Amino acid sequence: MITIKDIAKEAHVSEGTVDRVIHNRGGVSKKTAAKVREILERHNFTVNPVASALAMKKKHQISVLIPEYTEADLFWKSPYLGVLKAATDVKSFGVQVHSFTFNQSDSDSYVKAFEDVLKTEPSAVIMVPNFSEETTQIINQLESLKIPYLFLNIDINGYNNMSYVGQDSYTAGYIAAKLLHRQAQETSEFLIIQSRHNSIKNNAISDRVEGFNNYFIENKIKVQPQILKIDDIANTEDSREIIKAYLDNHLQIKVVFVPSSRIYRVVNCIDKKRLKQLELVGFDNTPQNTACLLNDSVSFLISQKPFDQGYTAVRLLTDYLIEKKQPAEKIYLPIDILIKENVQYNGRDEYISESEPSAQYVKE
Amino acid sequence: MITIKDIAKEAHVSEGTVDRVIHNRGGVSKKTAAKVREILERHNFTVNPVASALAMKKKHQISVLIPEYTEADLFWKSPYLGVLKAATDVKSFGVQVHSFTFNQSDSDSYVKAFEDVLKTEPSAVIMVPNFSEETTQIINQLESLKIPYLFLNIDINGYNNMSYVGQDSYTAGYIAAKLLHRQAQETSEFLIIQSRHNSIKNNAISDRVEGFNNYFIENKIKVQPQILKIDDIANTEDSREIIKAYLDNHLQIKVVFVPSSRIYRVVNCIDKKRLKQLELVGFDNTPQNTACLLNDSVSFLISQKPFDQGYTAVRLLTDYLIEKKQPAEKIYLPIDILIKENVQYNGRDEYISESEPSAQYVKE
DNA sequence: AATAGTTTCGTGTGCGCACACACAAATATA
DNA sequence: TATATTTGTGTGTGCGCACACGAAACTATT
Repeated sequence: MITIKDIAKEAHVSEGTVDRVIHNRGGVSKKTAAKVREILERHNFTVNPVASALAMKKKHQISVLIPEYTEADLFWKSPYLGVLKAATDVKSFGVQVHSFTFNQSDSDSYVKAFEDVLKTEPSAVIMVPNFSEETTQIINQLESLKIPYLFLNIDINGYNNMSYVGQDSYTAGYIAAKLLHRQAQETSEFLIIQSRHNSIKNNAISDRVEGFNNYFIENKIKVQPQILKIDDIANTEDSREIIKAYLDNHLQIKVVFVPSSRIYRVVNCIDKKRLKQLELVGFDNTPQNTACLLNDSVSFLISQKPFDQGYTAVRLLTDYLIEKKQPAEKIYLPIDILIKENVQYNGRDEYISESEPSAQYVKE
Repeated sequence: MITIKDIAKEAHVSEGTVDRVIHNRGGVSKKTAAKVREILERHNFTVNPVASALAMKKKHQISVLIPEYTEADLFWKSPYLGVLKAATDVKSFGVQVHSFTFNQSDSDSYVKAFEDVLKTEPSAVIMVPNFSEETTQIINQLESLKIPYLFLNIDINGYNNMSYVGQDSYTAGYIAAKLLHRQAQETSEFLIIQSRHNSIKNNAISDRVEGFNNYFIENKIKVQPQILKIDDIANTEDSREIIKAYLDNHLQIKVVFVPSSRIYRVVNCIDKKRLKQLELVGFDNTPQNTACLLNDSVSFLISQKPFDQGYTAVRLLTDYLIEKKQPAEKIYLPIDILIKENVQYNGRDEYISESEPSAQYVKE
């Protein structure tokens, strides 16, 4: 392994000079800089990140702005755990990670959490954008402070975010349609159940629905999916009534698509008897949703690898901060198709306890 | 971040003593050892792997024994690239990785490659077991030299391998059956096409077939999959004849399962016209197989994440060598269900050029 | 009690790099 | 020409740890 010392010797300069060239610190004459650069390139030199991390005086700070999770909606726990795991992995590289959470139905908490983010004086920020107006404000601040920022899970356009880490939601919805269509009878009708609960415009969900609908259009299939919007899916009694009434009036509906992570709530609203005659597809392997797969009430789940999203985002920014590696503009994680049989091998890492985030992929 | 120096200060001993306790180097009185250990545990101390790697005098050597790949059978390129990627990632931790390949139909090359492995004086070995007799010999040598070894991709029993990294092949086959059955007509018959080409007993393939068959038995489905064994699937003309004859004689066969990565060869042996009436499922997203997905000749591929297998194995052993982390006995990677629409997001990292193994998950 | 042998422990050095500081050379200013 | 100012370059220190060396403290032997 070639070191700075080796380069210095070959160029007949001191290690300090080589260091200046490598980091463009300036104060080196053009002639010697060129000479050193030539030797660096010829040997394909890269700094030893281990030694670099150890010697680095200035510690880096990555701050994360992410929705909070609750027992009823565990989805956001996964990205959080991914961030946490990455944080322990990069700690010894001199990178600190701090997370701040907000309530997705309270824009004030969003702004407040962001203020806390700023207090950490971050070198870079990972954020899940919510509330368009507030987001614009937040990003204006980040840009004037020249803090690079990365969007996680939700992709929005018109900003100079350094990258996006998440899923191609359109294709995910398209795949859901394909899986359902292939299993359905000729005469089946399709229903999309959407929750109006969180009034925030969520691009991911609308993109999924668009992909879902476009599957039938593109493939010239004479199916017109119907949409049932429910105000508060968390209210089981009301929702049960609404869904029952709808299904009673549309007996040809054999297929239900829930473009959010709340499919377990929909399942809770449908009689067991009727469930057996339906094919359901939803998103995300939260514990509740996974349970629905295992008891055969849901046919497929599409996972967006939320744990990996958090993990990848932190690692990406770390590489950027330490090695100046520019990440790709869009980083689309795999679209996982989960069924009863393979769910156990997927995301074993996602819902482990926070105290031992290292035990992944392990089968008991 | 707490350091050895901090511990030493608190225990009123020198850093050297703490170091001895941490690494069980001996030469510490029971009393002081206990005192230091108590403080270590109370602070939940772990060595800084970065500093540790930098200071480590003795470099570790991981050697890999893996089948070679050819243009016609690119499968083994993926684990190789995974190993390669991991190698660059762990290089600065003082871990060297060397790969040695062998021809899967030539047991001599297996033994010879292993001799080369031994010459590197490895601290640990990753191997894909082949040829039962020779494997026993090899493992005897490893055990007498007390070199820990890990099985990759192919799981065999009766050895003291430190771990297995790969897929649950039985379940993978079971899933293949389920996917096919759900799409098939009531009257369809199922055909398994197996290649006898490589005469070596491959547990993975027989496990897949077992899982495939058991799906129908467990679920009491009156389907008896038929098996067609082909001597040399690489011989397209002969195979074409054989398959055509078989399908002509069994017109109810609508579903074909190929429990290996050679499904593209089977596709090449079937008329386009007939292909449209068949549902095919195979394994592994090699470029040729992926092409079959994209042109609709294959419905599903099941991926065993070969790149990740190689990568994971190296990282696992690195953690063991550096931090003494004992890996789990079996590490089952996810069983990926791939279709035309999601294959592009899967394993983008697998078939990239060897020169830039860092560009993963990237969408152009 | 003196010596040799053994156990227990502290000190020093270097891994490869980042960065502060000192100092020399080149140039500008008086 | 002498002095101030600006480049350009070398040296030294420490990040946290692994490990060699040697010095105490202690035990065994005569």
